[in-house]
Amino acid sequence: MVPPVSKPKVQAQAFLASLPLFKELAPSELERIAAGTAAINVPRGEIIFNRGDPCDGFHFVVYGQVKLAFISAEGSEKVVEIVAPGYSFGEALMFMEKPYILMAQALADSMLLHVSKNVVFAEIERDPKFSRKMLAGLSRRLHGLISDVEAYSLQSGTERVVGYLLRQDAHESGEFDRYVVTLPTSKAIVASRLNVTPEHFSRILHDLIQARLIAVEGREITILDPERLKNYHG
Amino acid sequence: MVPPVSKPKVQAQAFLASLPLFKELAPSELERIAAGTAAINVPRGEIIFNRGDPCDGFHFVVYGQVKLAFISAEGSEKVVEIVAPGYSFGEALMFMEKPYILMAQALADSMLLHVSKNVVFAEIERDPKFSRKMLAGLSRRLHGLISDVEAYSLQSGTERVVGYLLRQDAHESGEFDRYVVTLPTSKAIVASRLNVTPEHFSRILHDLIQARLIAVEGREITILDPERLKNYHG
DNA sequence: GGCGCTCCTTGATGCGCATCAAGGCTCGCG
DNA sequence: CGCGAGCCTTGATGCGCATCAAGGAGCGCC
Repeated sequence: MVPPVSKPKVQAQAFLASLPLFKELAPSELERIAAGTAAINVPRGEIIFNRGDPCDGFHFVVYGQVKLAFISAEGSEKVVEIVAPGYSFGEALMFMEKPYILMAQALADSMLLHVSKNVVFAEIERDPKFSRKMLAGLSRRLHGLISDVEAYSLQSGTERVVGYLLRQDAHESGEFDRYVVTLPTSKAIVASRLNVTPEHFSRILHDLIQARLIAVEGREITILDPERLKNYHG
Repeated sequence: MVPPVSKPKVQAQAFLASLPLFKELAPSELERIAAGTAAINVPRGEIIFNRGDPCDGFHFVVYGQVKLAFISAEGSEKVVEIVAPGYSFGEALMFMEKPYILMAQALADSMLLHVSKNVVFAEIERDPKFSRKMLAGLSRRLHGLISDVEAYSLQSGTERVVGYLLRQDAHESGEFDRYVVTLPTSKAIVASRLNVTPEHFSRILHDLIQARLIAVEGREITILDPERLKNYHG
């Protein structure tokens, strides 16, 4: 749970400087931030924190991949988010006096930066622009979560899968006419993220293939007919 | 959508001063905030904003009650939150350049305060403590939403209802031994908030009554056996 | 008082999706 | 090459919950 190692300070600082959140900071401030951050190397499968662990900062993914999930009383697990390089997680809890309610686990060998609470709070004290960015970040997160709630409560499994595919498609290439989506991780985990069982996910893809809307090859999904796909409802 | 009237400025300012968010502000600052806020009177049933409307501030409920919901393509509706007096809504969107994704509707004749974006941003510029409170507020919201996602994805309808009843119970009286919960609004709306149909909600309550765990009389629900209720799983 | 309104309940039916249980497929490793 | 471990698919079955369709039950209003 606590950083095992922290190697090249300089590299970390360079990475921080490249993040939208820390852009435009004076070198001296950046240095203070860097002083409060630690690089953490996490092997695939390792738990970064568990529900109930205390929180004293937030994490950035430099490379690798992290999943956020909660685990039910009966042991089943629900993936809330799959965090890609360049993204952060765990900010929200920093501002509350509460322990984590989710667990975070590395899906691949990863390098994270852990920025401690203190330096964040200090920076808020000092720079309103930084506050604005923090607020914008949390807002974005909130927005995404509301969309998830919407998707869970009034879309079918198929609609969620379709929505996900189209979203990924749009992100990957600024344009809408690149038709290959690569799943970020195993189908089972993507399925959980979309709140369906692996079995059901498999069947949904099967149906989409039958309908000649997509083609699947491993984690590569080719979208054959985006227009019809958008209007497909099962 | 835009405030019809704004009457007693003084009263509004007094109310603002009583809110955690604005507590500890200097009178001069409070005045600036007050200058950017408008009182809005909304009759029961009126829509405060719709999905797609632009957002230029956030709202406080002085008295009355507001529901936040989204509406599916087919017209069905899902209640995300029931906002009680003293609480606010719509902050998150202020910090993003996006229109509302939810609609807000008054469930009772209500009085709201609308605090405009500008004064909030100005205050962030000026007072880091204010930023901290804003951040804490958003974090709390985020936390709640994650709990909702958890409840939707790995609890049954019955478990959600039970959880809701126990939560209300705890809130209403600082202690755990006051056993009457009053639903804040109609059963149908509470049901939607809990992501079940009114019919299903009714049946769940019926079962809980059968099991001698609760008694229901209109919107008054008496919890007969909190301990057993907590461990009831359908 | 009776009429219509809103809100809630109850019953019958069926769909969406989970669950359980076997297989395939692929890839690494002895 | 063969064997096992992950990962994914496919099939059979059934449960949770929505949906559709009628009633009550309280309540204001003519």
